Amino acid sequence: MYKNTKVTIAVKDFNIEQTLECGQCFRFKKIGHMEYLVVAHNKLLRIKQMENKIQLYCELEEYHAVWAHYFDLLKDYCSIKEQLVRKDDYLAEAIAYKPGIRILHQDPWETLISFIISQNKQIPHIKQLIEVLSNTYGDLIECYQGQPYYSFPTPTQMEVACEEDFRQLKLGYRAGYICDAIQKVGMGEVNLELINQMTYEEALRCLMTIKGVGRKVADCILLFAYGRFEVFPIDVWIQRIIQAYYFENKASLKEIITFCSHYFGQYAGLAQQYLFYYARDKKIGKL
DNA sequence: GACCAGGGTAACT
DNA sequence: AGTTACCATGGT
Repeated sequence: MYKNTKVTIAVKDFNIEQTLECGQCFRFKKIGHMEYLVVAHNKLLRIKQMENKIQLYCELEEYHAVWAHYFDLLKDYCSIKEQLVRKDDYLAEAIAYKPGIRILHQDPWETLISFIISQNKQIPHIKQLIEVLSNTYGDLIECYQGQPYYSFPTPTQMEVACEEDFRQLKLGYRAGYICDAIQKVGMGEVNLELINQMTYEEALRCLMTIKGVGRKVADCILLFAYGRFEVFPIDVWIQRIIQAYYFENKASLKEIITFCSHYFGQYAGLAQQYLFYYARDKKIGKL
């Protein structure tokens, strides 16, 4: 029996569909028009949006303790967007296309494993693999309409598994990477609590000691879990759109990194999400 | 069947 | 220091 308590919150510059479907998170399920189930921070949330208000099926206390921060609803995105729109017409168009994106505050450990899994995979498949991983090693949170939902497993919960176990879940060569992450985080060799106090370069160096974590995955963790808005993850889509828009299709990855870190400024990460969503939907640069 | 997917690593020039 | 094959797996 799912809880009946409902909380209604007024929102602006927020769209639940755009925020969940823009590629930053994987544990959500569409159950209706502008209505979703979300699993995060060991909780299952049913959320529905009607224009400028959202309904959350939880206690008000839980909204303030978990979801307001998770959806980044305490921040003023209006003024941030105004600054970004002024950069150039491309960015302005991307923002106008999906103006309701917000950068989530996801759990660092879950984000680390999720983006290790994400490499060379499409989003539906990433979602499926994370689902199986959670169903196998996580805790049962609750059932919704007969369907069980599981929390994302902790390092301790995943420690019982060996590389072969992960391979059997179809994680392929990522199995070894996940084992290394469990080892390093479990042993405290990489302390995810301390990342917040580090400079960007320090955090990058620390995260990249884990096998299977390169620049792009580390950047995603810093942006999607730690809210580092200045970080600009560069994947194949962003690379294509930056090449097409700002370099006439001729620039090396290094040139692009240098350009982005200077050009987009303190809200680069949010700009990246607008551009990513736009490029992916419009298939910019795709053959 | 070839080719690609929100990449990273190791082994090459 | 900058490129390139290879990595498991599923989808088109």
